[in-house]
Amino acid sequence: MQKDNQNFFERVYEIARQIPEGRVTSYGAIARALGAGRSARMVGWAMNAAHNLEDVPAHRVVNRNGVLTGKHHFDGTNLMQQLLENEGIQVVDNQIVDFKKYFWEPDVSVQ
DNA sequence: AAGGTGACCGGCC
DNA sequence: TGGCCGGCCACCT
Repeated sequence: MQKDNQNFFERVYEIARQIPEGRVTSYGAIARALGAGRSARMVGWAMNAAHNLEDVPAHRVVNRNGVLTGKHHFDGTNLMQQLLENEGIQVVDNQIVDFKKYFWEPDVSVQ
């Protein structure tokens, strides 16, 4: 039995790694996949630690509005946008174009 | 040990 | 139409 707290981060990373290339998801979606539902904030916190890991594409995780809320946390100012554009996702004014089209829902069955 | 914070979300006024 | 508030739970000082 590992500690749940560490398991929580692990799960966030696990789902984040499951994000396909050229797709994006929201903190709330991940939170729901974890069963937390309204603890989307924790996902953000996990992402804060996740940004230190290369295995976790935090740049593919945005808020419900499809806005790059955490772009400021990246190494550069527009690094997050650059990464998304590199994936083929159009980003205008820190907002993803056709967000719902690129939106990818975490597969709860794959936990 | 306790308090404050936070890359959010949803509802309400 | 926009802004404000509460809720949620774990991490940090």
